[in-house]
Amino acid sequence: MASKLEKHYDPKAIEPKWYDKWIEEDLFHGDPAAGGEPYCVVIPPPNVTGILHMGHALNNTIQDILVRWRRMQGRNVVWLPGTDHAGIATQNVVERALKKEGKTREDLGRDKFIERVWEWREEYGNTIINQLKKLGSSCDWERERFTMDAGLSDAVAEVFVRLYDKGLIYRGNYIINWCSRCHTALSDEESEHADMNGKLYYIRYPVRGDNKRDHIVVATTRPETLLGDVAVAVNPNDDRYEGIDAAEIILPVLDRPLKVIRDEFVDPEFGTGIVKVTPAHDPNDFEMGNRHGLEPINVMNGDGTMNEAAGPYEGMDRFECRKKILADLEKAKLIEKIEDHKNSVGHCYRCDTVVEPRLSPQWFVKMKPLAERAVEVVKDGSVEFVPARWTKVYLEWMENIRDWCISRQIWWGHRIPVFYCDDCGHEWAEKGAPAACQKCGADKIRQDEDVLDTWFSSWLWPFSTFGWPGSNEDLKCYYPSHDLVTASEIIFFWVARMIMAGLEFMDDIPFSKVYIHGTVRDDKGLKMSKSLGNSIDPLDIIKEFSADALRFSLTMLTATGQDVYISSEKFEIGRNFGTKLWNAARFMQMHSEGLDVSEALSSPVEDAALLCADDKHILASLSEAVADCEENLGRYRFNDAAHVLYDFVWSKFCDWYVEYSKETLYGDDADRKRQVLKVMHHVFANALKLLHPIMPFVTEELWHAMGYNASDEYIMRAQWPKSFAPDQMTEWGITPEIVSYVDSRHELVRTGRSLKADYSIAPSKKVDFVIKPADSDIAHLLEQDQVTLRNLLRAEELQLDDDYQPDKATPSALGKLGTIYMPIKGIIDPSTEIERLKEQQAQVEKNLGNVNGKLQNMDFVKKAPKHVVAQQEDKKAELIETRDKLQRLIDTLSNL
RNA sequence: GGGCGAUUAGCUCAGUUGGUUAGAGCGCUUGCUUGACAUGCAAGAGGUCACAGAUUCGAGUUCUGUAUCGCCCACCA
Repeated sequence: MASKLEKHYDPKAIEPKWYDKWIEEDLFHGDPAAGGEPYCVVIPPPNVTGILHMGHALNNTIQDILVRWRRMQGRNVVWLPGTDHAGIATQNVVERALKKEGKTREDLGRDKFIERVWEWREEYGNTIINQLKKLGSSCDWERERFTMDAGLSDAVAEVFVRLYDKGLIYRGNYIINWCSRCHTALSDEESEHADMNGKLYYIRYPVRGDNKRDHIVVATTRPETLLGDVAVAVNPNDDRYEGIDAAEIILPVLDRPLKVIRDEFVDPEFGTGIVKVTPAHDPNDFEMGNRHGLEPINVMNGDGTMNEAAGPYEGMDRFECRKKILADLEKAKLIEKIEDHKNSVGHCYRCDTVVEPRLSPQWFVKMKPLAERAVEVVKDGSVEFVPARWTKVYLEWMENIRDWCISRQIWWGHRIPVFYCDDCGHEWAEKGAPAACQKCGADKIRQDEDVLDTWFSSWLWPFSTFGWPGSNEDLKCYYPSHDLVTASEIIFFWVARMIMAGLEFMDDIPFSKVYIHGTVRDDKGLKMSKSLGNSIDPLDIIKEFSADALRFSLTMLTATGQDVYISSEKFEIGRNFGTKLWNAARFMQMHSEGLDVSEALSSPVEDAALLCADDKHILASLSEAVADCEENLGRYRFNDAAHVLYDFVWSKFCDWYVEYSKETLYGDDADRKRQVLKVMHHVFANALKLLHPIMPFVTEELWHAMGYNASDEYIMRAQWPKSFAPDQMTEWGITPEIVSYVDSRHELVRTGRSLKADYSIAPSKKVDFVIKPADSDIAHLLEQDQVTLRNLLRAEELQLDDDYQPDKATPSALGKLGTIYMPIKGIIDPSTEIERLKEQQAQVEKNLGNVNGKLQNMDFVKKAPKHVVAQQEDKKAELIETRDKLQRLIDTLSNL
């Protein structure tokens, strides 16, 4: 034994120790030169500003399970970690810090501000990385990347220039989503829609030159935008407004004349059938404006205040302006009515401010040409989503993809590599820092002020992190990667774009499988978030329980792709399981003095003749658990894998085999003792291996404490178990018959125990049992196992008797192996007993009725497979036997 | 408005290609200081598988519809 286990399992001491050791021994690092089939996972880079939440914990646990499993299978593994510079989020954090000093970023100026952000990153940027380490993530830290690294920035510029030169990046004046707090444009994906209880205001616009009406009514949810109205629109087929086309509409408050246009977009059914047209502040109106040659009027500043075009409202905040304008309209009696109105309003995904549609010059990527191949590779199965239902979501988005707004009016990020010559007006994209105009050679050039969307660097992650655009061994070996593990929220933001970028720049898919796991929610079903205050901090769980407990519980609770509901007591499953493992190990240590465990690792069998039925049974169970675990991992059914292992270790190994082993281990047959210990260690060592991907720390600790490190120094580099070969099983005499016999014997023991419990006899109280075997073969087997049975049943005497005649009040129960009797010699009151038996009998009668019904159904008998019919017949025979026995017992008792 | 998911024990959830008696954890009841473990052991109670139809010899599982809850997408002011 390597070291004696403490009675108390203390994960806090164990977990950091092994993590450091693994790092020290360089066990997480992958090297192309090492050979072997590559297996690569790239981490979804968390924001540098991030702190670990349950979503990360789940995401990284799953990745670590895959990665540790593949490593043990001998694959050449790299799990590439890193962080995202998170443009807006990080800039916000640093600006908030500045605010405390009473400064703004403008006070510092661009260069100084960026310097400050870098300083911030140096100081706090590693928080989440360190937290990932606490979780046990076996990332290849030597390859850690940051999306603003020199290398990645180079890749970003390279990609921009290539797309620009190809005509796939363009600049244009369009309506984009504008966050007036972050002061920047957002992509469509960054504007999160939320249903709001708003109002629909019906406003009267005076009409001149129309003898049919003196005003019209338009409906709007954003009255302040009327200041930017340039027209009103009516559906071409709406004849209610005949004669209006030539009329002059007067914009209230500003008294500006408005045109009347006819446009298909207008839905005559909605509101009054007349729409105000505000091209600078609404995407539909913008389109309509373009169709009808209307000049947009922008009435807002970037910070959400009204500009000089807003006339008397200049300088007001947009919401303040709304109030004021409503009051003014009210005064002028221009409000016809106000209705409650539900609509969905975009919010900034970083600060939750209401997004303002705004007309402004921005950079865009043409997505359609990129999307084509990305659709194909998913359709032809080269890239596969797990669960498959996400395929549809992906394709739906891809087939309706819109251009991507990539420019941001912030400072923290990759500056757009476009240059303008003030002399000749030339515009070009170029990597690096040119000193003069590419065309005319003048040195009066300037770079575009904007930076790129954060996701413009993320979409290159699977190859930029391996040194692209350069070519090297790493890139050759580890691209494409294999599994991408992420949440559904970023399929559009990230997954889809990575597929497009991979195909465009590497001419190959970035990964072959996309595993989409669920969202972590609290026990009320709300998404866990800091702002809601409902989050359970994974680090608190690690402190209270352990990282292993956290990982195991999360794995156990996460059915494929389903959302996970968490409350802190759920982590007790993992904690208790860890303790169970620990104590099983301690038990084995107590009995393994002087044993060479490394022998047990290579083979569980010393002498096949020494193997008893239970030894064979547990070996067969191990073999089955190995196969099941492997299959479930391969199908991304992590909860099933965890479940298989939990059941194997707890029920099969601890509850049955360890209990069974006591008769040998506390006995004095040295040969048997050695054999049983060999089986135990073999089974336990393999169970530890199977559990290692899920619970890396405690398995490594026990691996060493048990001395298994004599064969493989670290469990994390040990060879993944294989099921026993059929020949091997035959050689050891492990047959389906033996396995099923032991299963039935467990049933018999349970039955015997429940007899005791039924009569409120303490489990530890020794009573006599008599077993009447079903046939002579079974009698023979039971005879060999008499001692075992006596121990497991805690029986005083255990008699096997072919034609036992139960005395008056002997309770009995039927099992596959025969009938078990517990002579109780008058302890029981016959009348209560009769009543109980009659209830049982009624149940049996009912079941018998069901079975008979089935068997009398000729359709069933003819069409169902033979084995199914046979099962029903067996069942019937069994029931009849039970019924008769119950009757006999009742008769005996009645005769008392 | 479109799409997706969920509905199974008191609670939280599994349940694969239809096939013996629908499972687990927690909670509950009863009994246990049984020489690894009370973070434990043993035995138990508890289910009209949301509802209505259809297919089938047979449906928790397949199909259609309904209801409720949740999520995602969407430019009706």
